[in-house]
Amino acid sequence: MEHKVPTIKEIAKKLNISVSTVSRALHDHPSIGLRTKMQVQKLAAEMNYEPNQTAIQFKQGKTFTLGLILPNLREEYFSSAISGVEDAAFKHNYNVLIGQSHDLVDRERNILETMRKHRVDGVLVSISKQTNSIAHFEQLDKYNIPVVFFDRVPDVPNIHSVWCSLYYSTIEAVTFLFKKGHRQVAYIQGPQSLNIKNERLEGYIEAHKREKIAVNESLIVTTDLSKEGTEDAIEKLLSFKTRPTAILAFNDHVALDTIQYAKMKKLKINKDISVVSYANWPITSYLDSPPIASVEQFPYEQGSRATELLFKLLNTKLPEGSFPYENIVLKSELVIH
Amino acid sequence: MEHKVPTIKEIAKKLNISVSTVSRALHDHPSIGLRTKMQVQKLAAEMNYEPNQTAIQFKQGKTFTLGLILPNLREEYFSSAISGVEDAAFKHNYNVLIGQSHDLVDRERNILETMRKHRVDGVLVSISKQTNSIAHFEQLDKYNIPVVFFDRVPDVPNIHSVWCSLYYSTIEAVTFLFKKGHRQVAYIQGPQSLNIKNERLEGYIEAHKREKIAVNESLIVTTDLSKEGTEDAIEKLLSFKTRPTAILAFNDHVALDTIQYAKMKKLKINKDISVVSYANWPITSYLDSPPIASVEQFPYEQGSRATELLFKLLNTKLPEGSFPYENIVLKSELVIH
DNA sequence: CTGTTAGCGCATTCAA
DNA sequence: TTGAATGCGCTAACAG
Repeated sequence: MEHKVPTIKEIAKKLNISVSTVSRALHDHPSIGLRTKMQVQKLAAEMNYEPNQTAIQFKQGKTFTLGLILPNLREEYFSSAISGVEDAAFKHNYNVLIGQSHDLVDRERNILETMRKHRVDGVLVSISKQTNSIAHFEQLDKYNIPVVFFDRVPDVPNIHSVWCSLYYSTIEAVTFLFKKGHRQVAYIQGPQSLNIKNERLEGYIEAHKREKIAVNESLIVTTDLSKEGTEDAIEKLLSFKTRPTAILAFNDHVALDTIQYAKMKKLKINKDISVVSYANWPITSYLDSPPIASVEQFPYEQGSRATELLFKLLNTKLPEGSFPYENIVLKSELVIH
Repeated sequence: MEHKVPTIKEIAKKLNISVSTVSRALHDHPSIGLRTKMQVQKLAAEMNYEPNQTAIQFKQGKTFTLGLILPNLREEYFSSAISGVEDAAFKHNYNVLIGQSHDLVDRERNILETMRKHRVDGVLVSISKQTNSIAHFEQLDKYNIPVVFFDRVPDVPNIHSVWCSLYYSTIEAVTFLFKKGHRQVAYIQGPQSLNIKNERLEGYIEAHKREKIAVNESLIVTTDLSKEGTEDAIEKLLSFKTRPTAILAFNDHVALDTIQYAKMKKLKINKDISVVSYANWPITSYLDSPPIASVEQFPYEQGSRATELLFKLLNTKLPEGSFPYENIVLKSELVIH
C-alpha cells in the first residue's frame, strides 16, 4: 500500500491557484488574502501535508542539523552533555548527529569528514585525548561551518568555547584535604597529550602555596585513564616511604580504580587514604567507600550553553574579518559526600 | 573568506563537456570513455569536489539517515547498543539520528514525528516503559519507513524485531541459586506496563518447576525501576517472617538499589542475601559486594543485528502484500562473578 | 493580493 | 560515447 506524500503542487492544483500562493499561505505571508490563506491551510491539514524537509534543506542550503562529537557515550558524564545539546537544539528545531571518537583522533577526523559531507550547519565537540592539533576543525572554516568546543577544550587562541573552570574548586578540594590534616596530598593527573587547560594542576599548586605547604613533585603522577595506567600510578605513590594520605584523582573513573587498588592493598579508604575527584558521578554513591568529595562540572549545562553559542554564531552574519571569539566559562562546584 | 563549494556544473564548464557526462564519469558509468573519465576525475579531485548530499537526498528521496530511539543514553547498556548501531550504519554510509524518550511515550511520539518529518529512511527503537501501543510506529508504514524493534520489544505480532532471549539464562540463574542451597528466591520484576515479553518471569517459574520447588507468589514484587520503587519492593520482601535468601533483580540498577538498601538494613550481601541480576554492568565490579551473577544481553550485538535487519528491509522491494516479518532472537549468557 | 518563472545540484531518460 | 532536457519540492525575485 503505497502512500503518496502530498506536495504544495497538488494543493495548488486542487484549489486552482499557484504553488507560490500556496507556499506563501502556508508561511503566513502577510500579502496573502485571509480567504485564500484559510482555504489553503484547511486543505493542507486535510491532506496531511507536510513540507518535504529534504527539498527545503536543498533549497536553503541548510540541513538544520548539528554535529556533536564526543569521546564516548559510555560515560554518564557525556550522556548528560548530550541531553543538554539535544534539548537546546530541539528548541531551535534542529536535529543532532552524534559521533563518538572513542578518544582516537583518527576517528575524530573521520566523523568530522562525514558530518561535513552531510553538510551539518555547525559542530560541537569535546576533543579526544589524542587531539593535539585542531587543524581538522579549522578546515571547517572554509566551509562556513562554525565550531564550538566544549568541556574538553583545546588550549589555543581564536576558538569559540564553553568549559567549566576547575581552578577554584581544585583549590577548595585540596584545601579541604589540608584542613582535614592531610599533608601529603598526591595528584593523579590525566594524559599530558591532552591539549587542554591544566587547571587541576594549577589549583593543586596554588592550594599548596596558600597553605604554605611545599609541593612534592614526586606526588604528582600520571595515568592514561586506563585501569592499568591508574594502577601503575597509584602503585608508585604507595611505594614511597611516606605514603600520601590523600589523593586528588583526575576523575571518578580514576578514583574508582584507585580505590579498588588501594583496597586490594589492604588500605582503609578515607582512613589510611582519602580520595577526592572530579565529575561527581552518581554511581559512586553505591560504593561502600566513595570519594569523600567530587567536583561537579555540570555537563548538561555545558552542552546547552555550547549549543546556544553555536546558534548565536549561526544567526550572526559578521562583516568580513571581524570575529569576536567567545569563551564561556562556567563555575564548577565541590560536592562533599 | 567565503569558500565556493564546487559543483559538477563547474567541472563541466571547465572541461567543455556536459554535466551529465561529468555525473556519469564520477559514477564510473561504463559508457563513458576512459579519457574523459580520467579527465573528469582528475579535475574533480583537484577542485576538491564533493557531491552535495542535500541535493542527492532530495533527488533520490532518501536521506541515508536512520533514526534510533532509546529510553535513555545514561545507561551504559544503551550506549553500547548505540555503538552497535553506529558501526553497522557506518558500513553502509548511513548516519544515525539519536533520540531519547526518557521512558515517556509522549516524547517517544514526538521524536518519531521529528524523525519522520526529517525523512529518515528507517527507524530502530527500544520502546519506553510507558509504551503500551505501537500505533505511532505502525503509522510509519504509510510513509514506507520500516521499523525494527530491538531489545525492549513489544509483545505483538507482525513486527520486525531483534532481542535477546532471557528465558534459558533465567532458568540457569535461578537454578544456580537453588544449587547454592537457596529455597526462598524472590524476584523483583519491572513495571508491568512494559509491553514486552516476560521471559524473566517465565524462566523464574520454569526453574522452580524443574527443581520441584513451589513458587511463592508473595516473593514476586514489582518496581517501577526508580530507587524508591525498588526500596518499597525490597522492604516488602524483608518484612516477611521467612525472608528470602536470594533475589533475582530486574537489572543491575535494581540490583544496586537492592543491595544498598539491604546493607542499610545490616544484611550481609551474598551471605544473608544473594543477588543475581541482568545487564552485567561493568561498574558493578567496583562494588564490595556486587551481584554474584548477571545475565549478559549483548546490547552491542543487538544494535548491530537490528541495523543489519533494517538495511535488509531497506534494500528489499517486496511484492504488494507479502511481508515476511523477521524476528531475530539472540541468546543471553549467565556470567558468574 | 496573486501568478509566472527561475533555479538550487544532481541523476536519468531520451535523443543523437 | 556524449549531450540536451527534465524534474525532484520548494522559495523568492519579479511582474502584474
